[in-house]
Amino acid sequence: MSLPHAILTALLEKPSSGLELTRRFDKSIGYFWSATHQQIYRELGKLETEGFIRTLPPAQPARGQKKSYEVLPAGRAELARWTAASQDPRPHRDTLLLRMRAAAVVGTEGIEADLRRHLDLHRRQLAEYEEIEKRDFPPGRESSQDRLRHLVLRAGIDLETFWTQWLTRALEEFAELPGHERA
Amino acid sequence: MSLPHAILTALLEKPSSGLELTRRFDKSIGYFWSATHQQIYRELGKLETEGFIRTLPPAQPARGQKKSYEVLPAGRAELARWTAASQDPRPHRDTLLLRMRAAAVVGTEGIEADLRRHLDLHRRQLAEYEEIEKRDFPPGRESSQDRLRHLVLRAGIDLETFWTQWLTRALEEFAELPGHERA
DNA sequence: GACCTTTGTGCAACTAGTTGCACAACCGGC
DNA sequence: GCCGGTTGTGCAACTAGTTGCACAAAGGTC
Repeated sequence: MSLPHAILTALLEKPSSGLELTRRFDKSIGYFWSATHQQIYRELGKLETEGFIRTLPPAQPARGQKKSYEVLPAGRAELARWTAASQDPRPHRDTLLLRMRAAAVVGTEGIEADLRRHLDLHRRQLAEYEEIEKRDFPPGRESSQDRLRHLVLRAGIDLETFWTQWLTRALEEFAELPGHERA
Repeated sequence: MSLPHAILTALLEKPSSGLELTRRFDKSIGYFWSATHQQIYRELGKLETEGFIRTLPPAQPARGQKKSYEVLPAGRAELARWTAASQDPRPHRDTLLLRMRAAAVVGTEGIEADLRRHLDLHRRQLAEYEEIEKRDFPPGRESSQDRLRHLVLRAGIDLETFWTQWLTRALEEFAELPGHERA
């Protein structure tokens, strides 16, 4: 139940059309809450009928025409309510850890290459985050908003750091496993 | 598409009934792939008709009667295939980070208490993992299976460590925010 | 032996997320 | 002046996961 709130947040940061939102979900917000454009359009429709957002230019043209949305007071109130409400952490699901556990039973044959690939992906993501940090959060004088957003980015950086370290360690362990042949 | 494989792994480690599986999912495997008993029963049914598992005692009694399953060769082969197959990391979704981002826009009112609660939950989980580590993986001579399983547990420990550190830091930042009143 | 709790299995309905596709408008080239 | 790519919106069908409930059997208890 978080996609509508992710959209409200994005729209409060800047009113946008469906496609612009999609692009922004591919970047910043999507780093911890991804969504496809189909999901976004569907949700925009719901949010509009619920009275949380409205189209920006009063004219509402036909299909294929750009349509920008802005958040209404009711939408902001709903987002504030949701943000403050207590929520239990949702269980994490991680396929790679599951495969690792399965590999302990059926053998590590073939998984190593994918571990390397993941390591590479996480390294890239980490580099991207660090680039954003350098660009958007230079040291010194940050506003309250910036501090909070920086905090969120730090979470991303630390998580990617964790994964690169863990994968590196896993590959080292593999090298020491009996029956290990490839370099 | 990972629940059936999680179940196959668990059954290979030890043949079990639906309820036993549910309990084990509340512990070890469920730490990175949770499932309710309803999901598990449904999936057991599918796995059986697909010929990947079978009931242990040839007698298959009625509803309310315990039914244990074991993995058939075809099931083991399927698990090995899945484990070795390359998979893209699925996008992570994290509500707390999303709320943090929303808080940057609509204000931090109310979120702090929940941050403390999450910190407490993650500390407990971390303690539990460390307990398991001490009990199940004493230093020195580990088999290949143990090494892999230990690696997975380490991931859990490191992730919980990350969260406790990040939440601690977040709460510190909150204390420095202008307009912050409560202790 | 009627009642209650625990253990165990399971269906049905719903919600969230994914995949595949369709289609309209605009913009450039040739 | 039509043809192909890009931008933009959207529906439909499917898959995965959650929630709520039902029901059978076994064991204790008074």
